[in-house]
Amino acid sequence: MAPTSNALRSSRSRVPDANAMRLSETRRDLVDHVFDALADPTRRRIVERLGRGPASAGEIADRLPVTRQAVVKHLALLEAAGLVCGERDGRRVVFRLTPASFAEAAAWMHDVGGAWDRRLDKLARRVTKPR
Amino acid sequence: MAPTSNALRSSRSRVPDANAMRLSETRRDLVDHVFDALADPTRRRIVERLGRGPASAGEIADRLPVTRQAVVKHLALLEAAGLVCGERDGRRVVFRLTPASFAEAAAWMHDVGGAWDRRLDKLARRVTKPR
DNA sequence: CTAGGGTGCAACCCATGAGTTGCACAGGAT
DNA sequence: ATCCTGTGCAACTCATGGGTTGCACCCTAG
Repeated sequence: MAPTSNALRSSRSRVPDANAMRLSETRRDLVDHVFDALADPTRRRIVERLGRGPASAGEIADRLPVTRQAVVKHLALLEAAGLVCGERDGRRVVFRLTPASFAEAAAWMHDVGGAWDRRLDKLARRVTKPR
Repeated sequence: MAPTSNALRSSRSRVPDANAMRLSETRRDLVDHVFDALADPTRRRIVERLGRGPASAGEIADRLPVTRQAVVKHLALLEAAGLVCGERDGRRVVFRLTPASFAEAAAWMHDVGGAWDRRLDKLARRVTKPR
């Protein structure tokens, strides 16, 4: 992952836009985890599969062009991101979605899009006036 | 990739859950592009920055721990994904957000989460009332 | 005109992580 | 007891892409 230095916070005072973006550091980290988890196409396939109901790693792998081991690793990553959770049932481990983290990521996109929306008219004015 | 059983597609049999997920292939591709674009932390920082107002690649790079070239490449990718668009203004190129694609990605998450939500209902019922 | 900030392009480096194979272990079926 | 299915762990390969440097090209300012 990227350390992604948070030096941009140091850009001083009175940025009124900062209020529009209520992205705390912890929340950014959370969202980062979710997007890292959702970055991989295979993981999104897995999430879609789990969206249709719980399943084991083996079952998921059967419908995907990857081995079970790959699915296991993906599931571990998704679980670490809080997107899924696994539960042991006899000799099987059944995974299901945990949509709380989805909400966070969706909120992030909503925030960004929302900020864009609100500022659009103001910006249009400011852009046409070259400082 | 692995040759691991693409063949079980042929053993298809009325998966009723498929109706619950109305993800067309084209839409999946669109969402894939968006998530690929949003997968990188630096690109998310860029998007956040652009959410606070238009900026050039150089301006963005000034606030980020990467070179302008890196930002340029990220912007090209973001533009290809339909998340931002650049407009030439004299010798500058100003980029701004294009939140339409955000909506698609947000909808994807909502769908997955929603499907989970609906399924939970049925499952709870099914579990408590075993036929 | 020249000077210089801003941008575009190309080649290159390298760390990350997706995927694999192989084997060992657990636990239900017979 | 034995089998066999499903799972867990480890070492390994390899392509992708994030980031860099260097230089050429605009376009505005002076």
